[in-house]
Amino acid sequence: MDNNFKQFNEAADMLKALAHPVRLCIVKGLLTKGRCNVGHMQECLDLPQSTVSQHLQKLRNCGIVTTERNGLEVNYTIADNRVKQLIQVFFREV
Amino acid sequence: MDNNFKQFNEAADMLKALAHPVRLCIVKGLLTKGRCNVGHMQECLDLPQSTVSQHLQKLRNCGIVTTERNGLEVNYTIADNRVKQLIQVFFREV
DNA sequence: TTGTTATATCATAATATTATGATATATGGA
DNA sequence: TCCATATATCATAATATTATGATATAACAA
Repeated sequence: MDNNFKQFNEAADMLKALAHPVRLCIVKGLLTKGRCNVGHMQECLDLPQSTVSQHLQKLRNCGIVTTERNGLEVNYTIADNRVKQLIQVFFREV
Repeated sequence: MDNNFKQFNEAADMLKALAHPVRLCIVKGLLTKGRCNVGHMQECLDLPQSTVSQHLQKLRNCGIVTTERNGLEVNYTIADNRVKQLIQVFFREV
């Protein structure tokens, strides 16, 4: 295990970031729609703004999503193509 | 989100069960070797017996692995074929 | 500059996960 | 039956995750 320890840790970090129903919903939405701003996600999820923002922070921190600012809004998109492969295991339509 | 809430939760539960380096190592080993008993895993991982056993419990609880007793030993195998698809995203050789 | 909107970060309480020694259970042999 | 071995479960301390109100920041318009 020592040898591949780093690889196992990196994979676990990505799985951990995806292993929450709210974050899965966000990620699946981004795969389906291509991009989304925070306010729209917040509306869909019906959660406090800080809750959504902190979930997005986790997705950003491990490189799952990336952002692009457009005036006041920030748009999120999927940044790692492994994500699609993972989500497809559960949701074929993605 | 309400509509697919159950689906998101189920997927998150499986991802959560895999989202730990020790459990990933166990699961990858099982995919590669087909089956393994607890004592051998314990040796490979160099962890206390109860630690290994509790990780195995998590994998059992969400249906990722199944067991078959052979005398004193218990052999584990992968029981859900989505697991292979997920692990392959990180480890091509599986 | 002041106000407004969208988003991010901070602080923190509640909850879940992790690790591990101690104990329990199951199997088979003497 | 008694003992040894393999595995599972319990108890619990340490750590991490989650949720959310409060506060901060960034962009833009008046």
